[in-house]
Amino acid sequence: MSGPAGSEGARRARVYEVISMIPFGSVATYGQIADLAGLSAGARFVGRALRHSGPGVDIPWHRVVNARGTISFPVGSEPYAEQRGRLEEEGVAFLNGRIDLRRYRWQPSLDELLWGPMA
DNA sequence: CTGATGACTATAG
DNA sequence: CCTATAGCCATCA
Repeated sequence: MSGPAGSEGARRARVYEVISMIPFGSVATYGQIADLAGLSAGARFVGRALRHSGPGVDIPWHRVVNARGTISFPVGSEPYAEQRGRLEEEGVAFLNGRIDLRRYRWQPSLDELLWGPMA
């Protein structure tokens, strides 16, 4: 194999697939996505996959934040403002630039993971 | 090939 | 709250 869990492209596709399942108004962490996608210690890989994605990849990238519940872009940067704006539009609250993960973290059920949102 | 980098994270002090 | 350290691993100079 070219990697611990499939080719680079296959793993990236799995990451996008999981991210597309994050429901409106919820967030997930990089590490959480890596786990759900079956990657080992691949939080960094998730970030790379996201950086590699562009307008062509239609996924809710803004619903992915770091383990501290903050946005991983420099405060004041353009990407930071966009991600934060999108989240606030979905009703996600920021306190001191931080999201309360206990409240907004996506907690998928087994059914949800196996069957997807199922419309 | 080597070393630095980064949309990361956990742990320790 | 902070900084430091160590894992992580594809990518880049």
